[in-house]
Amino acid sequence: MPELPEVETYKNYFDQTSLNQEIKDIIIKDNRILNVDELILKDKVLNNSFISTTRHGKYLFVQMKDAYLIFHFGMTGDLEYVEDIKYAPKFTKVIFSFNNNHALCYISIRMFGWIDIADNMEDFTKKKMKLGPDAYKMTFDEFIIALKRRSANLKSLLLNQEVIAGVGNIYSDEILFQSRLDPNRTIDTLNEKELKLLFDCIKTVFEYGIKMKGELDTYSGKYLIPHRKKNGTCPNCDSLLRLIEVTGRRGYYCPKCQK
DNA sequence: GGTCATGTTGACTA
DNA sequence: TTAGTCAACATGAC
Repeated sequence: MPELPEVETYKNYFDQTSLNQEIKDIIIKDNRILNVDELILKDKVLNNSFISTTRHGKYLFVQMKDAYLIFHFGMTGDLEYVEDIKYAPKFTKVIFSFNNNHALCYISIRMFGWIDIADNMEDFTKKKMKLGPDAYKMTFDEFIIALKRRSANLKSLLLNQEVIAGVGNIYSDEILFQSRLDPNRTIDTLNEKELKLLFDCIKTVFEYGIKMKGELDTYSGKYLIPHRKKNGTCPNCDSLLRLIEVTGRRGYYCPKCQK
C-alpha cells in the first residue's frame, strides 16, 4: 500500500507494538525480499531489541544496538503484530519473534519491497539511495535547494525520490490538485508564490493522509483521491478528469482547475 | 485471458 | 547531469 502516510502509520504501529522486546528468533519464509545476507541479518538482530524508529520518505529505519534495520514496503508491503507466530498472515515473508512469543510479521504480496541492514542512516539515505529530503519534514529552504537545476514536469518531479522522498503516484495527483497546478508544467516555470503553494500543499495533503492513516477509501469527497478513476469528475468544478501517463504511471487531473 | 496496480532500478537515448 | 521511455520484477483483483 505504502506511500508516505502509510509508512508513517506503519511507524506508529511499530512503535506501539515492537519496541524494547528481546528478539529471540527470525523466521525467513522467503529470502528473495532480503537485500542483506541472511547471516548478517541474524547476527545484527537476534538477542537484540528494537530501540526506536525513523521514517525517511517511504523507508522505515529501526534502530538497534549497532545497526539499523530498514524496511521498504514496495506496493503491497505491510506489518502485522501477532500474539503467536502461528497467526502470521498470508504472504508473510519474515517473522521477528519476541521473547513473549508475540511476533512482528513483514508481509509482502508482490515482493517489491525488501529488508536491509545499514550501519548508518545518513550513508544509506544519502549515499546509497540518494534520497532527497523527506517530503513531510523538509523545510521550505530544503525544498528550494532540492529543486535547483531541475526542469522536469511536476508529476515526474514529485515522483522522483532523489528530489523529494515520500511522494508516490496517488499523492502526487492529490498534491497537484490541491495546488491547482497542471501536472504537465515544468518546475522551472513556477514563480515564488506557486512554489510556496506547492510546498504548503505537500504538507497539508500528507498531514491529512497521516490523520486518516493512509486509508484512501475513507477520504473526504472534496479530495481528488476518491475521484481518481475512469470517468471520475473534479470535486471542485465537476469537469471530467483527464488521464495522463508520466514515467509509466497513470495520473488524473482536472484540466479546468489545474493551470 | 487481458489489463491494471499505492514502487524501484537499470539500460538506453537525447 | 538531467529527463524521458521502456522493460523487468511477482502476484492478485477485476
